[in-house]
Amino acid sequence: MSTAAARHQRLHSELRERICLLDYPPGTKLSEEALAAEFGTSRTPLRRVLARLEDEGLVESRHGIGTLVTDVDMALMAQVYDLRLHLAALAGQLDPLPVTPGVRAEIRDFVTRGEALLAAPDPRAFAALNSAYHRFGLSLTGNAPLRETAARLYYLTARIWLTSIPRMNLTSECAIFLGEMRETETALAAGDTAAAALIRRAHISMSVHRMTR
Amino acid sequence: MSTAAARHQRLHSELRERICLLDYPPGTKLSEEALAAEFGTSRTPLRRVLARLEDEGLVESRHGIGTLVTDVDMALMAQVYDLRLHLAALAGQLDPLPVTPGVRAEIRDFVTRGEALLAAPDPRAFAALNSAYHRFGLSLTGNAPLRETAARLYYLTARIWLTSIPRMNLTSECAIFLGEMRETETALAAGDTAAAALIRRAHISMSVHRMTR
DNA sequence: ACAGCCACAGTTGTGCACAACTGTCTAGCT
DNA sequence: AGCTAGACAGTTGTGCACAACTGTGGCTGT
Repeated sequence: MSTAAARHQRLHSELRERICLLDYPPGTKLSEEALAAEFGTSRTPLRRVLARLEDEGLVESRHGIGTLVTDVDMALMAQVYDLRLHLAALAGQLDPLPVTPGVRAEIRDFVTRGEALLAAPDPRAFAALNSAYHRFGLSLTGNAPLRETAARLYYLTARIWLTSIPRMNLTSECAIFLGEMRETETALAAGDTAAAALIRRAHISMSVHRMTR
Repeated sequence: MSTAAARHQRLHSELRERICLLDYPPGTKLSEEALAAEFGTSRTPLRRVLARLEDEGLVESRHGIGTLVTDVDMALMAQVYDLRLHLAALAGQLDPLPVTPGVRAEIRDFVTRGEALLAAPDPRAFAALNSAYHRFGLSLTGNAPLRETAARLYYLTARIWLTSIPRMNLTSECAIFLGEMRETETALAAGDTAAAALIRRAHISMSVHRMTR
């Protein structure tokens, strides 16, 4: 049963990932016709996906020109980061979910994947793991609007890291990331989701500090 | 010069207002064809507006059924209010804008309109003034993502007050509202936007408390 | 040589016809 | 009478053709 809504979600996630992983760098012209052909539909359903991406600030459609991937406005992104910091901390205060054995298994798995990443550093793999880890952090709160809002803002800033990493030390970043996950594992082992959220907030803050230096 | 984007904004605002003022109560079936005829377009541009409203959680389109105004889920709304409380306080911390003479004139005007409302209490006029006052409160921060996020969440909960007012004391609510605006005027006269934001947060909290009693 | 204009290719936006889907009502059978 | 199947009206979803718009490149007149 492949409903229209399901396909919409699929295409939206796919295009969003391509944009955030810089498969479509800022300024790329997305052809409605080409994408429609690739996904085996007509322009109509695809246009709805692009409209949503435009509402989310990831693309911009101009009549007669094309649909362009937005460029990363650092002044705006600084504001988004400011907001994300507070939302990250809120994830531990608003409706914190109990730490189940399943959650503990998840964070253990993340630590394992982080160790693998540190053994073989790779920007794209880092970005992918970071994205998954972000979703995991959000899963610790039962507040649905907070989850959606934080996710929306995350995808706005997701591209910055990949553009900054050439000027940074990749191995060092992987080690720091692994350290954050280990700290979080400790916090969650004690059932302290609020502490886990504060760890996340601290690391987002420090990450911004390293990127903008 | 009436571009497509401008019309999209116009129709979006118009329909959102009709939903939030309960001109379209929850469960109302919005006919794409009828609305398209009313606004003098075809279904195509109108469908994009409805799609955006659906992404914002105000309507829900079902194939073969219709596009229905969502009902107000109190469990979800409680979560939205939790989040809104913190965002209201953040408006005074993140990029607080200087209190210009223009701002002082605005809040003075709001107090005047509040006095007029108290003299002739009316639910719809209250809701309209509250909406305008909410936008004013957001204008005190320079953080654009915070403004957009708070606005989005506001419109999600805007309908609750109108549905609760029959069980409340309208005149009392008007008096409390006027009191909040006067307090805010004092805070802004002192140039203290952070205090203004905290006043707003406190009143949102107390308002929720009165509604859910 | 240069400036201005026009035709054109390429893109998004719009309108319309039809497909897909859902709930209801009715006719017919048991 | 009750039940089932099928036609039907009404709605959203899709595909396609065309309108509207933009930038470019060449052509022409001076």
